[in-house]
Amino acid sequence: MQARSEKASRKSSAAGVAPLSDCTCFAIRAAMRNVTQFYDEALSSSGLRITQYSILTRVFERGGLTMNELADLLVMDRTTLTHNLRPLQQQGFLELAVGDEDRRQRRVMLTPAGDEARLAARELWKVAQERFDAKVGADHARALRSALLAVAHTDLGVSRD
Amino acid sequence: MQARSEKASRKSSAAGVAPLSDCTCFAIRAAMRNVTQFYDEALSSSGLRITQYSILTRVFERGGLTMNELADLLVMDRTTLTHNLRPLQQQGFLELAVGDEDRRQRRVMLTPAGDEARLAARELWKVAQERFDAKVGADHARALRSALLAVAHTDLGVSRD
DNA sequence: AGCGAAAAGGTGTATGTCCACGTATTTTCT
DNA sequence: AGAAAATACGTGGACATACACCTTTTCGCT
Repeated sequence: MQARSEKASRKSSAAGVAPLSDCTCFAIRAAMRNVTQFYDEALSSSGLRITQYSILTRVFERGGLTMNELADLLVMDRTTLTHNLRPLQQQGFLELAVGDEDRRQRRVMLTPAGDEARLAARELWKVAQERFDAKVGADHARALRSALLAVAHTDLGVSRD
Repeated sequence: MQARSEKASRKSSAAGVAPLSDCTCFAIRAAMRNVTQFYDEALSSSGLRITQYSILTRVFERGGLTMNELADLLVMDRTTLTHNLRPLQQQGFLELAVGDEDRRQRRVMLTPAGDEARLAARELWKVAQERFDAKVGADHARALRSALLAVAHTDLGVSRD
């Protein structure tokens, strides 16, 4: 029994109906799924997922940051970061140190083993990135990346903590 | 102890180093997190998440599809769809029917209760969408959506099943 | 008819994501 | 100093995502 509270006989893209393809959030999530699968598959032999590679790379670029600072840089919920750090800590890729001046803080440090994993994954990442650029066009990819980073840092009025 | 296998004293955006901000996958995931939080918060009083709203809307637009067909339309892994349907089934918003000709198939049907939930959420979705468009500019939002849908449907060589 | 390949779908596990809530520590105010 | 507020962070639960593996059913071929 298919419910029909709107006239489904006419195309749903008609004025006022708003098909799913109009939803920016659906579009970004669908694209995310496709792109993440591609990058994760490219990185698979390294044992790192793209999220983990992102975290290790950020910590390499800016080591010794607190959880809050790192989460902000990653545009990631603080508690999400806590969960995501667990497997990386268990593998010995990252370590947490209590802050010197403020003992509430946890400073995230990259270990030598973590840096090795990052370097190995970086080679695989490069291949994926180049292949993606070739698929969609390098210029378009750069423009898209720029637009996405802008959206990522746009304050949409989400109450964060 | 901060590992340093590259000269971190010079800017990591220098040639050959590839900072995290160059990663298209990180950019799309970061933007996804920000945008999803915004839409989910807007939909929260409806009891639906944006993923659930997307599924209900797709089933409304194209009812009676099989799992494979629906997963393809949603650019979602088949097994992810299976998991995502569970809470919607338990709430009585969707029903699965064994296929008439092929008993392996499951046809996904929207229930009247599911359509009610969809309609209620749609009003909240509209507000979020309009507010997003106002934030980033309607033209830019439309172009971004279009580009993201194209990326979502680009064959990047991911082996699906 | 019967057998092996292919297709449709579910389950289990691990990670990713975020909210509500709780704990420990620091800061602020009186 | 001491209480209250603010801050930094963790935990538990629910949904989101995808891979490896499994079962059921259908198809293709002899």
